[in-house]
Amino acid sequence: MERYDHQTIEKKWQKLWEEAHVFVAPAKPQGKCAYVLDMFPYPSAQGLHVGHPLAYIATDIYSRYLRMHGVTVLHPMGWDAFGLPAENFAIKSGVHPRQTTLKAIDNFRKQLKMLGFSYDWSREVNTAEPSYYHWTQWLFLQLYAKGLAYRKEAPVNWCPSCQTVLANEQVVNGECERCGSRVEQRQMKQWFFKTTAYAERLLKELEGLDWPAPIIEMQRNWIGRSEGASVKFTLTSVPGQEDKKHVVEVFTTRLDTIFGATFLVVSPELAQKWLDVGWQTTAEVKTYVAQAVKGRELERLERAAKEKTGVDTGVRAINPATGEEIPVWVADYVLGSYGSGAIMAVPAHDERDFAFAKKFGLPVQRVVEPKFVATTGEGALRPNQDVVKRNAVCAVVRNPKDGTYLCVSWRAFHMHGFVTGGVEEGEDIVKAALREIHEETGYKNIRLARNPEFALHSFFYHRVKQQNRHARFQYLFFELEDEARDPIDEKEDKLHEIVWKRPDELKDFFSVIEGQFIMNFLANPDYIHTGEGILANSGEFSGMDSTEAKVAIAKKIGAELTTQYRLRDWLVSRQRYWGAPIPIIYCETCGEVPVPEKDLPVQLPDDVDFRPTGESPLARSKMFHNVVCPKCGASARRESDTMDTFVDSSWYFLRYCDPQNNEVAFDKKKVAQWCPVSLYVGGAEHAVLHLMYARFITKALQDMGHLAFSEPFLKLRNQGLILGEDGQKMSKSRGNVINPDDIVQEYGADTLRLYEMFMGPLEEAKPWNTSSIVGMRRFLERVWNLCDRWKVNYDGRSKNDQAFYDSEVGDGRLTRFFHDTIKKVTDDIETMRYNTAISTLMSLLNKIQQFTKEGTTTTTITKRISLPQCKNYLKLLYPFAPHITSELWVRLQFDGNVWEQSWPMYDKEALRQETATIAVQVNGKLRGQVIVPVGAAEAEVEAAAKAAEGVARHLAGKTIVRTVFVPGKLVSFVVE
RNA sequence: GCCGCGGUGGCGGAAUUGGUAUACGCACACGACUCAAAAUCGUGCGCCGAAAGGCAUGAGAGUUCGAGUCUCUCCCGCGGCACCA
Repeated sequence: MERYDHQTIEKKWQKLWEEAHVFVAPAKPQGKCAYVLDMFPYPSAQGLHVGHPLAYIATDIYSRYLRMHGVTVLHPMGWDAFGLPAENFAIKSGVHPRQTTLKAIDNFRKQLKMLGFSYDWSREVNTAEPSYYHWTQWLFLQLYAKGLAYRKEAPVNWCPSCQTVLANEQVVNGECERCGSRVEQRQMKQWFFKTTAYAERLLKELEGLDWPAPIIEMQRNWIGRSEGASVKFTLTSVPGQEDKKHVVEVFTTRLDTIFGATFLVVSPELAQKWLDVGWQTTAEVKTYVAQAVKGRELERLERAAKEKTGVDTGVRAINPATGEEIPVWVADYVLGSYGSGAIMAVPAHDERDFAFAKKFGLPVQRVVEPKFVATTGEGALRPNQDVVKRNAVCAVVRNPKDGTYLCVSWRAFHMHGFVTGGVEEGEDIVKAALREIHEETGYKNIRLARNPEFALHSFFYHRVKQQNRHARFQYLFFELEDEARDPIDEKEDKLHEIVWKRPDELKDFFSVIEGQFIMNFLANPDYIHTGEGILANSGEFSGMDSTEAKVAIAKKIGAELTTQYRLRDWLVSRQRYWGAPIPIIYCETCGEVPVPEKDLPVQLPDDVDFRPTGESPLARSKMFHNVVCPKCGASARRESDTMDTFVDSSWYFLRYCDPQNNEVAFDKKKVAQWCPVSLYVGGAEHAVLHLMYARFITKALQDMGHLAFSEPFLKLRNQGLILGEDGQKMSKSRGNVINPDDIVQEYGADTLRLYEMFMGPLEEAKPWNTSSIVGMRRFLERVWNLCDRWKVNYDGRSKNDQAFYDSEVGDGRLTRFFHDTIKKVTDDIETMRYNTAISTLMSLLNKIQQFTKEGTTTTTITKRISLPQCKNYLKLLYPFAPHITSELWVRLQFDGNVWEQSWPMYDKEALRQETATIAVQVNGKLRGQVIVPVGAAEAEVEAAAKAAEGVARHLAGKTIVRTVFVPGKLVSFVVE
């Protein structure tokens, strides 16, 4: 047989697969079906780099694997063809985006075909074709009819360089996701999709998905559900509005802190609304509001120092919990777009409010005391026992001479802390503290340094009193005046020891769970408790738990328990040319009129000057722009904006199920045959973009009766980035881009496929290393040569001998390795751990070569590897390297084609081993190994272990205290 | 700042449930073949040590007969969110 010529072989099989329609999914699939999908690419003019195919290889392996299990697989590919780069290129070069895009698609398609993917190319879609965007427009009309697409004036993100508005999801750190320009805020009338209507479902239905945890987390955060309460604050005397009664509504998640709400803050946006309806206020307020509303986004980003600004409006409000009058401020740290645009400020329990209060000298009222519950260790609360409540004091005594703190360490058990003691009802806590210090430590000359009027609650098991305690510790800070001490009572002395600790030693010293908290409190005089706890200074609610108090307070003051979401509606208008036109017509008399479905598609005109001016290029096409109203026939104008390209990609997976349908977007039955998608692989960058939009569209279509499911992608995996050889992200400007064409030319598609999968786990980022590729090529050549020798030897046998080898399982020692490999490769493909699947195949090949080397005569090769084993090896390798295995299959004159074979099964019996290697440890250190029969009794194994070389030496003269036996794994002796 | 993920030889990485750390591949060294080179095949390859043995999975502690794996603290890298009340 000649050498492995990848170029000829790969071309040959790719041609055959295409011409014989091997991977075309049937219109009416029978039996088990699967839909394996790649995120379709934007066909950029640069073509593919080696990072692109990573995900495609992964899905291709999976698709080919499934087909060998008799599963009918839909595995399509298409083009997300609308978008800015082509348009921007057009502006520079004058070449129409359609031309550039079609050229790029041809190049992409050629590159993908070169890698031997098993796509059903008959289902290829192109979102920029009228036959596709016809249905994108139909989708828009469906949403419009249900009130899920609407137009409103709102502050929007404007990219000055791309000359278009952007969705929230496309603004990254205040910059345009595409071009990196600083995004401006503008007031514009734009089209939105009502994603917020599905906020709850988008959140809840994440639960059933087999998706990467980080993506689920990102979607959760993006939706940003908060449970809280809506509270109305009545305003007293609003200048210019004296005759009316006004209220400010605020949203809070911490209604339990309302007794500490010492001021209100309204956002500049809300203040502007007040001004718009006639609020009279000072010039200072007006200036602040005007400035804040104007440059908002920009200014906020530049304020890295996080210096809070704001102005007192002079307006006062009534705190509905305390009945007290509190000031109303306007400040830009409050967002106009979240909740009601106003907040109640609780500086004692919110860091932002605290910073603001500190700067402007506003009062701070503490109303929640931290709560600590010991749940582990000896001090853990004993369940099913009564909890006894006590008031207590904690004395923090500092020696100013060396900065150390007075601590006590209990002798009987592990408890370390400051001096503490009980306080009787009505007793002076300072006196109580001094008494405790004197009793427990003998120090007598101590002075009170600070009373922070701070308390915390500790729930623990009191080991001396032997009861559950709920202690409310009030904290007092003392300083030692001198070191004079009285003798300590003998009884006390037996209980605990006195130690002085430096601040840096305290953290490790404290055994009580509030230790860390106390440290923070000591270190930072501005430390505030932002967590929940037990209420204080809150009237009838004092002593109540935060959770309980939220409900009780809401009831008392008539606040409504509500839920807020961070998610905003999806802004879909784009003032650009290269996208699907929005199918709406504006008529003087009829207003906003949807284009009738029969008039779809609204064709994108070709004769447009697409240079951006901030006005949509389509508005400059008179033919396009001037139309008649479909309702009344009067002259009207067409909406000149196009849709965000994410609208195109939000439903493309449905179109693949029925790509040529001219009557409807997709046939519901055909979609039901394949959807939802069984496996979806793509980049994590779409976490809150495409993946959120597609989920929203699917749910909306389901509610309209077009679909029978609500989640589009059941299983999602993200491929990691392939970095350049320098460990940096691959990019043209860095000059570290590797072109797959060169690799395929030199080493072949099969080698590239193997290498990309072998590099490491699919999801992880990993650097490219061209010099490592040769390892994959060598592997394939060894497979090639092995088959070559096998064929020569097999053919050299007599017919009789051949029959014998055909049925023979081969060398007994190899049998088990084959079955091990089948199991491992099968499991690894199922979990997409292709890197270890490949290394297992390599190991088996090493084993085969090792065994065939034992005998030098040519007969041994056929003797060692039987015909079924040889076939199985090719089948296992096929999904990874389809070309070479297809070629070898026919060269070895096996029946049919390798892809028509069923996946090998492993035999559980064959996996069973007769002997096991047992590791022997002495005091946790490996000292030897013994080989014993599988299932050997403990006594037998132990005896063998004791006698093992190296073990005996370590046991000599020692007593075995304990023996740990793990069947089939190890024996561990503990000596002395 | 908060949330998530990660840190293992010279390099990419493996270790499925707490049980023989470094599988597989690259690179490197030596050997065979060769006039020679390439290719191929073979051997070696964490560190210290002559060996016995000791030390090694970012650092430090803890739990355990036994920790890459579990717990805590800290350091570093990557990704996301960032005044969301």
